[in-house]
Amino acid sequence: MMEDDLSFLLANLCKAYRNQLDIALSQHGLYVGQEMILRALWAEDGQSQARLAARLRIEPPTVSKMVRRLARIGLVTQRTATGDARARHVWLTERGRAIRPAVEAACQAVARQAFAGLTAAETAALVAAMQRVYRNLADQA
Amino acid sequence: MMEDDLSFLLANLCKAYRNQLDIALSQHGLYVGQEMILRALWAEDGQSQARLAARLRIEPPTVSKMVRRLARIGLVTQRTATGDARARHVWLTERGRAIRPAVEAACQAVARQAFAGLTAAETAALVAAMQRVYRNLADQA
DNA sequence: GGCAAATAATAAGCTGGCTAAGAATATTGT
DNA sequence: ACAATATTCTTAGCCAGCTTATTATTTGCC
Repeated sequence: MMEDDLSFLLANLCKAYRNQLDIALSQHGLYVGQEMILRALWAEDGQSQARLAARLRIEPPTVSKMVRRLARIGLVTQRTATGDARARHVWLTERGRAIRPAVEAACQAVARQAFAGLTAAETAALVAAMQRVYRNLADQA
Repeated sequence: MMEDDLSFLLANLCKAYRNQLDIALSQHGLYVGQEMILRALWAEDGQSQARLAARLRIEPPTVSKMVRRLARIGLVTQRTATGDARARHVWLTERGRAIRPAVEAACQAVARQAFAGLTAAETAALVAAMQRVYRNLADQA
């Protein structure tokens, strides 16, 4: 039951975080989750979808859908790159690059709001504990 | 960027937790999330959907869908209760009650796995930090 | 060379979650 | 008593995310 409290807390915390991020991103026409694709491309433009999926730890079909939507709103384009005719690499458009500062600011604002008031020691302990819990779960799978 | 690491960690941790829970629950024919409805009903059978939504902190249309699916697989039934003809209260079926020990065991197994190896002090600190972060986000909204 | 096996992306269809809009019913105010 | 408002639920349609199955292409092996 102690652990159940933690589970409930984790779920609610995650949802609250997503909600706040969703609100912040919606002002730039994005849904929560899409910023991850953009951030990956800002770090390295022209990645294949398989590479994006691996980086973001989501499945290829999910990337496929998200990229299509980002392409529809004009933030990325898909081009089949040199060499492999199967792979459709994803490239930022001018607008996709231009939106970067606003989106990064929005993400940072939510992060700052979330972790406000924690001391350096508390933050370090939180990171350590979360990494431990993550490994407990991920190592199994 | 320190905060961004935390954000990424939080998202991945939450996803890992959901995945493990999903695997555990699928062996009983459930999807992750549905166990929350059942647990609420095990604690208090016959709640209205509005009440369930408030308790679980999800929106009424989400409850509506989930209850319909749980009804389809024969774990709950809906009846319009006394007094208010709008409200359709949700009741566990015999099977909905019978599945309880197995589902609770599955939830606890994931929780134990997740939080294994944390000392009491670490767990307490984790709870405190997560509650703080949750309030930082929820108070805003 | 040619054929089988691996890989890249997509399609179909499911879930939880959301918002907006609608249909019933209750409640409240006058 | 009746009109206006509020509440409860459902429907429609969107998103992220998933699995399974297809289609193209590439690679690897004989």
